[in-house]
Amino acid sequence: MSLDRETLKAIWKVVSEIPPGYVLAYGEVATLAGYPKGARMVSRALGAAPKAMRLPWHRVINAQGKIAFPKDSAGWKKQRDLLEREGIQFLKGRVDLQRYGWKGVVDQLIWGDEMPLA
DNA sequence: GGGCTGACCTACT
DNA sequence: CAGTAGGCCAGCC
Repeated sequence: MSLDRETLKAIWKVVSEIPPGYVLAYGEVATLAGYPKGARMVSRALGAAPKAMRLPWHRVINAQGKIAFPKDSAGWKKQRDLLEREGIQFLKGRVDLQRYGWKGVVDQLIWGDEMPLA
């Protein structure tokens, strides 16, 4: 499989569907786009996204709830700023996926558990 | 083709 | 919770 136009489109679509204030892990984006093992392709797809489409790339983080960039890089600070601007709080340098994870929210809605978010 | 790299992930120590 | 190891897959020598 390669990053052809269709693949990129599928990944970009998933990312663009993430509502403000929520995040999704690379692996989950890959799965929803139809590539369960394609987590690494997602990172490439994000980097290949045209700046003009204003893709919410900052809502994509790794499965550990952490930003994928080195914490001392410019990209790291920028992503964190964008996320906090949407109301996402960082605890110990990490995002609480149970609370801000988009898929997690869907699951909670389905299973109807006690969910902390409004 | 062969080998290395990476905005990754899971499992184990 | 931090580090390590193995697995994955596409891109670039």
